[in-house]
Amino acid sequence: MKAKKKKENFRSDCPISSALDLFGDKWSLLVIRDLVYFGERTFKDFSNADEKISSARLSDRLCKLEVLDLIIKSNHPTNKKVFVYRLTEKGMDLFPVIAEYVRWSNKYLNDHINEPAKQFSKQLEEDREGTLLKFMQKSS
Amino acid sequence: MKAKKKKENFRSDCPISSALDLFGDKWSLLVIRDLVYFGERTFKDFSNADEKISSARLSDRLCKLEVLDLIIKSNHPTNKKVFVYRLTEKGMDLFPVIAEYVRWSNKYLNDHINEPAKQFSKQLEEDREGTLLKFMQKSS
DNA sequence: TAATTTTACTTTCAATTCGGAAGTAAATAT
DNA sequence: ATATTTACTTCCGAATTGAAAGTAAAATTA
Repeated sequence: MKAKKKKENFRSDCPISSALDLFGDKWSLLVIRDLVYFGERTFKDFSNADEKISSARLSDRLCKLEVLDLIIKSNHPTNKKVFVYRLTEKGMDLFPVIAEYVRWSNKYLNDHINEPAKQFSKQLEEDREGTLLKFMQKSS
Repeated sequence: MKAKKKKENFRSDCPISSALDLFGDKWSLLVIRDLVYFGERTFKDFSNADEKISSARLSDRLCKLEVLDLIIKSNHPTNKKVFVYRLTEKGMDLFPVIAEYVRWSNKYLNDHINEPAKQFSKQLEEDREGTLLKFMQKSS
């Protein structure tokens, strides 16, 4: 269930540290990533991602992100057991952050990252604004 | 001392998760932030930041970031006891990531963040490319 | 020059967080 | 009617963190 929102204790009034206080763990941005890419995901879909998050961890990340209003949880249209997660606008607005991680990794971890990511990074280099807009409109 | 670089075990070939594997903790980007802002910092300078990192944690973050070649450590010109940390180009290239965190927080945590950050965010909104360039050239 | 302070750490340890495995319960498929 | 799937929850040992205290060398002060 969606837990009560207990007050966040920010370390400072710095926007960077505050953002990290909210979703600066190793999993939150990967959930956002999947939702940017696929538009909607179920618990199982997230579980199947390459990074293999444990179900306990996925469960509490999804709760936190929902409490933060970065994602919303709704019922599956036909299957009552399944829930569908999507991005809110607030969550979608993290896409530029993600895009910059991609560019950095494309430059410095190039021989390690997958081909589609390289392609996406190339698009970003050629037309950052356009590429971002294209993705962000697709899901609104 | 600068530890041996033990092989990084990336969770996947995704550029986002890989970047998070390298510096996706709650402190690394704050060290980078201080260096973007001030150009150079000593151990004590970092310790004095608002977030109050413990010295044990600061010590191992600095080591990791140095091993990753995101920062370099050099002697203080006059004081043998003090070391000066600076960004490498690789580290400076994280500035766009940081800038996007600032924009996001300025939009969604506006009443919590400090005034200079708001000003910086405003500059970014008006001229992202120019603002980034101005900062990134300042320290090369 | 001797004593004090400063700086850059290291050490220790309790508390929090994490990963992995196993379990549960309801809904769906067979 | 039974088996399977899905979305979790529960446990627990291991890893990471934060806070406090300690250390050693260099610089400053008396």
